[in-house]
Amino acid sequence: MAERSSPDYRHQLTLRDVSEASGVSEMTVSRVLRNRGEVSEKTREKVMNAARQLGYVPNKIAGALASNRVNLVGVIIPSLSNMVFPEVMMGISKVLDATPLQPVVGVTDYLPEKEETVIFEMLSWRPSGLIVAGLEHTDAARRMMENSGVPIVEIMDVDGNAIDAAVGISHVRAGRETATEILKRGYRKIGFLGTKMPLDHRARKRFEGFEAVLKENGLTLAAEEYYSGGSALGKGREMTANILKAHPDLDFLYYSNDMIGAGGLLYCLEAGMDVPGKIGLAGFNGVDLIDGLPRRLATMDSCRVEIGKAAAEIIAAEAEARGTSPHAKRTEISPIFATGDTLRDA
Amino acid sequence: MAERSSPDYRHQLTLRDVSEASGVSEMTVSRVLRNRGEVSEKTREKVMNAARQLGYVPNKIAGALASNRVNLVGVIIPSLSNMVFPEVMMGISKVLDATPLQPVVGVTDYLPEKEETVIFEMLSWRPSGLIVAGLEHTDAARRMMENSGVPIVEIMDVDGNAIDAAVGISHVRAGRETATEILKRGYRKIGFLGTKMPLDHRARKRFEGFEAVLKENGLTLAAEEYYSGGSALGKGREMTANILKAHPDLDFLYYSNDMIGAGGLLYCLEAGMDVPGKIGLAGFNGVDLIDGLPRRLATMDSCRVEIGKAAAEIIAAEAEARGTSPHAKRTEISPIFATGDTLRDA
DNA sequence: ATGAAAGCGCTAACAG
DNA sequence: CTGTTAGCGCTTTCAT
Repeated sequence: MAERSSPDYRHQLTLRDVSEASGVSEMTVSRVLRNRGEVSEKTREKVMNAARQLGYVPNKIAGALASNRVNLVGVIIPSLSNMVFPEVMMGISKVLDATPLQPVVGVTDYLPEKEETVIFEMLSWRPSGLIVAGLEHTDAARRMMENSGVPIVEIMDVDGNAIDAAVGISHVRAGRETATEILKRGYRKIGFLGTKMPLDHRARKRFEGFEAVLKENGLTLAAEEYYSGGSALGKGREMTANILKAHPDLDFLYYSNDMIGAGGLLYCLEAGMDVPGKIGLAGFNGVDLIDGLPRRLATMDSCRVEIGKAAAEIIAAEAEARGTSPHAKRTEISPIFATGDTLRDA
Repeated sequence: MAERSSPDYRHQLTLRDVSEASGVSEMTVSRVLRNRGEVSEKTREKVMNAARQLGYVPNKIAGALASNRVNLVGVIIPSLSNMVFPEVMMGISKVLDATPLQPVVGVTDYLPEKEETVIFEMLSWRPSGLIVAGLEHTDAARRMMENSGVPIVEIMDVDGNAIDAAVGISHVRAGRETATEILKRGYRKIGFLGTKMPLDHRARKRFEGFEAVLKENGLTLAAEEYYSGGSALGKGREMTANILKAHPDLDFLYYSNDMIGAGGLLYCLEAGMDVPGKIGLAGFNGVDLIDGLPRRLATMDSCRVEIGKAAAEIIAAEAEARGTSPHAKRTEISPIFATGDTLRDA
């Protein structure tokens, strides 16, 4: 025989306790606490009072097992360190706040193996949905998600094949459009400054789109500079100093994100350079920060909050409908190129 | 009789399936999959193969209910919008990554009522611990946490009474020390610039500590300016312009956070003001950003990552020991005042 | 409107 | 080293 040792040091309050305290069956107590089914006002009050009195907190683990309903949404992102993903989270939170769903965050550090582990962990909670950054995963991770029966929304990127639904911008197009704007304004000796991140597929796609347009116009990048770690603003400053020392003839600097771009902008202004006359600058992301700089950096908004919201809406609708109505498979959001003050007129 | 309608559209893979596929009992399969107990190498392999073959993902809901062990840690923070809390999360993640624990985030928007709801939701998952920002909660929330039997770590602040454990800095002291440094350097006409947030208790405590030192030295604040919403950098710029217009004789500006301080610094430099000669500046938080500014803003590090780590370590140790060994009740971290380049010599 | 019974998928405890 | 049994606390289903 198997008898449970209920740990004496802590007796967890159960529905049964509320039932006994109120003189109402467990079932009815459950109904009251979940606002489900018809219950007389009198009973409802007896139950509510007893529950409050005891300080009863329902056990969602048991509830989830019995009902096969888990109000958690897994959110799997590469990093928390650069405000991009926290902003996605804000969009997700805003939408989920109006539902019974709760986000659970997992961080992958841009490591495919870690992503696989995190996805496995998440799926083992049978969540109401999974929101995963990016379209690139290990084969095993892909398979797990495909077979999970859980709605999967891949976010940030739409350049590739989604498992279920994708919400994001096209980074290839973002890179292309930025290059187009730059060339249109007559800049020709272009330098690229970015992060040393072979696994940041979105940065890579922007770069590819950017380079493709240069190539189509008979140009190539005149210089490249990469960094890793440290204060992005400080690194932007440093890298800009380096690249301009090595290539004083550059007339444009394209930064893979606004933070390093902001550092570069501050550097150029302090050095007394003519921005955007002699040298133009552009970044990527459209962070809030650029509104406070001496000049507004040209950039392309990555629509982070919007993406988070759209992804959460798909999951929320799916959770509501329980698979009875189909959802959008591909939501491409079109970011607007913001000229700012660091590009000369066309 | 009560028969379950297992939803036909999706048959969830269970231990039983792995058991049948491998010809090993459910119990032994469970042992293999959890790496628990002695299992022969031959059996282990049979099980692993079957599990992998089927693509079995364990159901943690059921596991948690049976074992009374939930590897989730609730993290309850006011906001994700200013990099402070994401950095706390990074500290937490870093520590929990080495354990089986997973963080679950809840955001309160600085609203006590919402905090109460989020705490209730979290506790209903019977997590291995709760990390909550701040020491101020509604009575109901406090009671819930006290009676939960779950280790509770209140973070960011140590000025007050903790429910269980507190990890943070003293904001009163931070305010006091900043004021002391400023006065020591001869600044006397001091303005304060902050957020309009009556519920941000930590900002309030810094303000109180700061003002107390002024008072002890026979001074009062010469001016105050508050904002809400928008780009912090831009707002810092704007507020600084305003306060200096209204009070041109100010010789010091104390900002409630580094972002608005950075905006103010950029403004002062562009206006050609003598920083730190004629006017000194200081912020709070010690964000990474200030390393990339033209001048480094004086500030006090709020030790966010460190706090996250320490809090997570308490929970991790507690989860390991299951209440058999006591944990630290109060961990005060002492931030260092960083002089930067915006304070003149004493 | 309320209650009784069965069992969600897993693991603790015990028995071999 | 492996298997059997009895639940974990709740909700579904059916009966009243």
